[in-house]
Amino acid sequence: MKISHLFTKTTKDAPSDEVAKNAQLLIRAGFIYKEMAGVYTYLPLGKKVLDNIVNIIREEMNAVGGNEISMTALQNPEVWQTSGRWNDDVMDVWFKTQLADGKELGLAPTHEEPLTKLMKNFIHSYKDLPVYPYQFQIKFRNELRSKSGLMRGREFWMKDLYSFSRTQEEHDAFYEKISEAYVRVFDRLGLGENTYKTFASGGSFAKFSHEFQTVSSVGEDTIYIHKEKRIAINLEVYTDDVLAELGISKNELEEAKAVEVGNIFTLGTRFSDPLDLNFTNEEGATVPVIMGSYGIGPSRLMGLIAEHFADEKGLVWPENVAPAKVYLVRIGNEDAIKAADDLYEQFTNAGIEVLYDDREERPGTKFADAELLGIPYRVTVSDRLLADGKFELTPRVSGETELLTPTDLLAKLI
RNA sequence: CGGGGUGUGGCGCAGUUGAUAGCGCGCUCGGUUUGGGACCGAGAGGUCGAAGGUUUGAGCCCUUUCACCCCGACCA
Repeated sequence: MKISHLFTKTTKDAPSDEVAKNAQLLIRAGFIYKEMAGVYTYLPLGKKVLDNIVNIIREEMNAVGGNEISMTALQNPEVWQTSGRWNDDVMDVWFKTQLADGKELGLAPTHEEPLTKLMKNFIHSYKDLPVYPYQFQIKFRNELRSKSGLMRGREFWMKDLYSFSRTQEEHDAFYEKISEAYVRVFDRLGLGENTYKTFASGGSFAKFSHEFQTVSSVGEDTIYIHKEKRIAINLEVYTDDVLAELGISKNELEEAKAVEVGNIFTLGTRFSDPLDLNFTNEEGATVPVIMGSYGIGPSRLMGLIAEHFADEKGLVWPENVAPAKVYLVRIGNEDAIKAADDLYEQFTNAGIEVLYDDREERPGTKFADAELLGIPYRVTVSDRLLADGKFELTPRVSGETELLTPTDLLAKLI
């Protein structure tokens, strides 16, 4: 994309109504726009980052047999009343609204109920199982207090996958499989090092659920990390009994603040029982489907990545999620314009995403924007360099500039 | 929802004992610049969050209200 086609602009000043670093940087760099507290619009570059995160998750979900769908945000209360979760005392984050005739509707905070009901149309026999529908959806949660920019919004993107299995054994095997998929997701997002599979409270059908917690100073959760085993224990289940059960002693653990970036949860028959999602097994008996739910928050991840990978100059996107791989800075007139245009075309033809700064701005402005936007590689084309037949390559992470011939440059980036 | 704080051009801010608003960034025009957010000159842009009140007079005082931020409680 050419910067001249990009309608967003960068600013030097951070908005005064944001304190969270992720929100300040993302707004300054023009990735997001704040509509109201906890509600953000994704602008072109932000949309690109979000899509990149979503695509990584999508690939990994498909790899474990996921079927992508897209459910409705508007919810009929009936199915929620059946499960008991329409009641505000049970689920206190509902946004409720109504039809013109006064009938109540809800905006989905999660999708267990409607999906369970939907699956009744397709699950009848053991031959129909197991299945793993999932979606990327905006969830609505009426949080008492939204905070920390994209980290806790009232409207946020979520990947929610649900497993429908025949037996507990089948469920457990998938639970393990998707747990491994989550590890791959966080690795690919650049968060693997700092992300721990964490024991958390499990509800009525399992002793534990598991959260994926990324260590961060802005975290809201407290976890106890076992570095060698690459696991952690959430404060909420940090008891002597649990430690004994896991065979871990307190002195092996380190306390840390962390952000919950994903969770996996055994639901058992919590929803299949009340909603009558049953199937006929090989013996001809009617039995309830065993379910699980598996969430990842792409928008929260975007906020966390922005927060985590940043320096005094701005954002520093990992290559896999960056809105472009290369920020092409053009300095100079005819020769530079021609050379930069050519380079832009070569990158584009090779499938490399480039933000081409074709504006009539001074070099300092372009460099500052390249850094604020956090594009992994800056390539500079200038009259001065062209005289020597060289281009300049500056990785965002190191900031160290290297002079390369066109051939070497392309070989390095393509 | 409890506590604290903040609302003034698009953004960041100043505004004294009450006298009808100013600075920086950005924007427009002209000129000079051109490898680290340039400089000079000339401009445009504000019913001071909203409503009510006190006063000869309110950005400033009082009341109500809305929004936003932070801490806490609660939560992907």
